[in-house]
Amino acid sequence: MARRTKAEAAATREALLDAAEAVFLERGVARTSLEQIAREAGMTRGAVYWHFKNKADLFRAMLQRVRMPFEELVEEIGDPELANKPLEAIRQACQSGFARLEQPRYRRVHAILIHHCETFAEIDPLAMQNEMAEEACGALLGYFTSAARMGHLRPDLSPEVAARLLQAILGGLFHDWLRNYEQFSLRERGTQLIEVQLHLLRAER
Amino acid sequence: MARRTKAEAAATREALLDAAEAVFLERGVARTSLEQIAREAGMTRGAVYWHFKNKADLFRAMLQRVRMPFEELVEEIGDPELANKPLEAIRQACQSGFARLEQPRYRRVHAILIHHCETFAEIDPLAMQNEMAEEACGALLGYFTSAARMGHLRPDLSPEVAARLLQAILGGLFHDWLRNYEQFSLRERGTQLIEVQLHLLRAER
DNA sequence: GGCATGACATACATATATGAATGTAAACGT
DNA sequence: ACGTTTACATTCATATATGTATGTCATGCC
Repeated sequence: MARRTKAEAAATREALLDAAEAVFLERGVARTSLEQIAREAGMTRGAVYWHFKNKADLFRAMLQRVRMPFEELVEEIGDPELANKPLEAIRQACQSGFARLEQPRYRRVHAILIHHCETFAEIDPLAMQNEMAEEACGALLGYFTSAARMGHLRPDLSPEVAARLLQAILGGLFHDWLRNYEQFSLRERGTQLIEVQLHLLRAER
Repeated sequence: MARRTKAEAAATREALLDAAEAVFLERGVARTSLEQIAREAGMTRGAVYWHFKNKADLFRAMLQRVRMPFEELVEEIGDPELANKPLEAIRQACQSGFARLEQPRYRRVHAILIHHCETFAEIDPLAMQNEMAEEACGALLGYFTSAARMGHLRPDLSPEVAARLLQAILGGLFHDWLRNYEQFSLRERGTQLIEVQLHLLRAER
């Protein structure tokens, strides 16, 4: 049809990204054409190519709506007491992460990135997953190291092993939940598992 | 060229499956054409369509070379003493699993299934992953239940939570390792993590 | 109020994969 | 020894996605 106002154009851009999320999640990234995305949004491919350079560019824009660095989760809590309670900091950061991932947009995009997207164009989802894993493991290692210094960690455990264990648990839990999020509540099961594991890792006094 | 003997034909079939493994792993399933697979094996698409109905059929055949039911791992060990040492049974089963996954063929195919393959045709890798996860979790739950009955499990832990924790650890570890298997040895890190975790879960006496 | 530009829709040209059809020479049964 | 079938290679027809080029009309600015 005809030209839209600036606000309307921004809205169609968002609509295209919403549509991409929906179709990518349903059919996988590789099998969805830009036309399918456009039609889902009530547009044509012309709109897609106007707002985005190509599929990879659209994909990146979709990801950028849900950036979630791990440290940010802890800063968000902002409790100054947490500096000397590293295990509690971990617990609360995980809680925040669960809550955020349960928001539909975060859940959808992460499910796409992890389960519905192969490498294509210059997009490498495995490299992104590696980055996220490295970052998470590094942060956990930091907390467990100070926990060990403060004597909060079981003395027969190294911070490295504790961090790897917890990171593996988180990763496994995420993958399982993102595969079929209806089967259980991430917040409930995640909270339970993290609490138990932290209890097991804690020094008894 | 010309017709091959039965043995040669079987060999080309295997060569095609080998080629599929290599190219799928390198480029992802969606981006690889049957021609690329054929060329990698030194054949043409004619050979592929002779041995397999289509891409999905080829893919299934590739999977069938690495079937690995979880219970089988325990039976393979075949130690009758393990009936009354369920935690030890878990440990050894995990060990066997690690060793098997480190075989190149198992590693490649599982990496493809988990990280390099979206849903396509009638192939649903997520459903397969779900099956495997369910099976593993069920088996673990059985062992932990008998461990609890025998008093080998910490009394403040339910078998369900113990099983879920261990399954999450295994899942997270597999995903991490399959993403980049050069970075660490599955057998080494896996053995370490499982041993530590089982130690944490064990009842102290 | 005229005009350039923005925000798309439409049309086209190209590339690539698939599946089927056909060709072929050697192996195998008889 | 001969015809049939096997194990492919080659060719062709079709479908589908992509990127670009062009058309169109209203909006926003001067």
